[in-house]
Amino acid sequence: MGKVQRAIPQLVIKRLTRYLTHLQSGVPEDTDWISSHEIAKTLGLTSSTVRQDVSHVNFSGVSKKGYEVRELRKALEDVLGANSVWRAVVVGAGNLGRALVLHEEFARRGFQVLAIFDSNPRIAGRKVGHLTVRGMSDMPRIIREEKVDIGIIAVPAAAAQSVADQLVASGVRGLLNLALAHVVAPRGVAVTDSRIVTSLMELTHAIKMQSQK
Amino acid sequence: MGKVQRAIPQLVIKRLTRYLTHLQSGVPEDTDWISSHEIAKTLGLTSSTVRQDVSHVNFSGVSKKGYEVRELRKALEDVLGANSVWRAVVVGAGNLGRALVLHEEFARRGFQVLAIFDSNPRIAGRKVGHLTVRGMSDMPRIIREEKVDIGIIAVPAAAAQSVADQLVASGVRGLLNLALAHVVAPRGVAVTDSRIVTSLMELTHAIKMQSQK
DNA sequence: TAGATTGTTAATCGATTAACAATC
DNA sequence: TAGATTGTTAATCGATTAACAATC
Repeated sequence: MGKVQRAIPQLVIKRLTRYLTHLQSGVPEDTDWISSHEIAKTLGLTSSTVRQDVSHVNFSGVSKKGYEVRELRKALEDVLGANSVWRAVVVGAGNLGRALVLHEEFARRGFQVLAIFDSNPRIAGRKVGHLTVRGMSDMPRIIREEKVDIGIIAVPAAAAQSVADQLVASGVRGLLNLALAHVVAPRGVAVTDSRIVTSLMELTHAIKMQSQK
Repeated sequence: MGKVQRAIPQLVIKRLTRYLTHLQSGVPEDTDWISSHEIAKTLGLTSSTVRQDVSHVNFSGVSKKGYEVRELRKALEDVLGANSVWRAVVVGAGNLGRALVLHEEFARRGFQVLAIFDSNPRIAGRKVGHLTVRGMSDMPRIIREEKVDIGIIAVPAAAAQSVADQLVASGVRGLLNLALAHVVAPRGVAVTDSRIVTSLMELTHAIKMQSQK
């Protein structure tokens, strides 16, 4: 395991993920060096912001040359946990939940989906890819046995908190909440929200603004 | 259409969407009034922040009573465009794209998915719900004829910018980018990013932080 | 060496919080 | 009326940007 990290502001973390995906797939394979100015230009930031952000990472650039791409990528992967394999389960076998199980990008980025659960007994037993949908009562055992880190909540808003509580009680260390509801977890369990409908509402506001001009 | 809105900071917009979904499904049907303190408590904010945020909206509360739930909800729906119907298409008929077409939450929130496109000719022609996957060459005509507002990008990172360009050229007013790539659009076209893998990386960083203690 | 780029300090800008007068 | 809550101003806090010495 790497050295102890200081707390990094959430806004910086969000940008670091962008730097990482840019280095992973946005620059030519044979690019050895990249400057803060180049990163800033492509991502629409200032070079100052990029340098400040990178200073949070256990990594140093080189005067006159910039950052070594491979090294910066490794340092970012380390900070973000992108070089580890993470063990996840999905709760909710609706269209979204099933898509996540089948999503190739997850496996490619080190997120293994080990099980999918649904409270509806008529859905339990169905196949999703190579997984079989399990009932909720199997959750505590499977999470324990499979040493699951992350619970992904893909259920209707009304059920989200109850599912979160069950996941936490079963021992997950983090929750990804895709439901349109605020979810609370005890200290020690991280929660991140990710909701496509919310993003769409941000977008429609922006569209309304544009068309006023 | 409502009156002209001042620009509202992006962070405020994000919280306004949370207030709205809370009012829509997080409070009992028969709740008539709600205070800034109550909203703040459930969403983990300060009441000051809530009042500041609400002041951006064309709406006033009442001393001693708080905000009238129905009225505040209407005002928020107006600002966020959640009371209009938005016409969208999905590009990319992989697992994620197909799930979005089938996702009930979209229709319920006023987002109509009118078509789905894929560049792979072996996929074009397949059925996804009641839609048939179209080839990319049909896109300009369909977007024009169907008066599509929003293009949803659900393709691999390498194709994202090219898809964005085609959507913009066809006349959409906003892009929701689900691809792991930075996408640029001309002024006048709004872009919002929403990436589950990015959220997962934020989460894994948080988990790593927690376990250091 | 000269020029370019980092890392960091200080300045600016914006967002959040505290405080309180206005008000029903 | 008394008490509670808004709306708003001012203070604080944090994030971004500018500037520049250090450096290879």
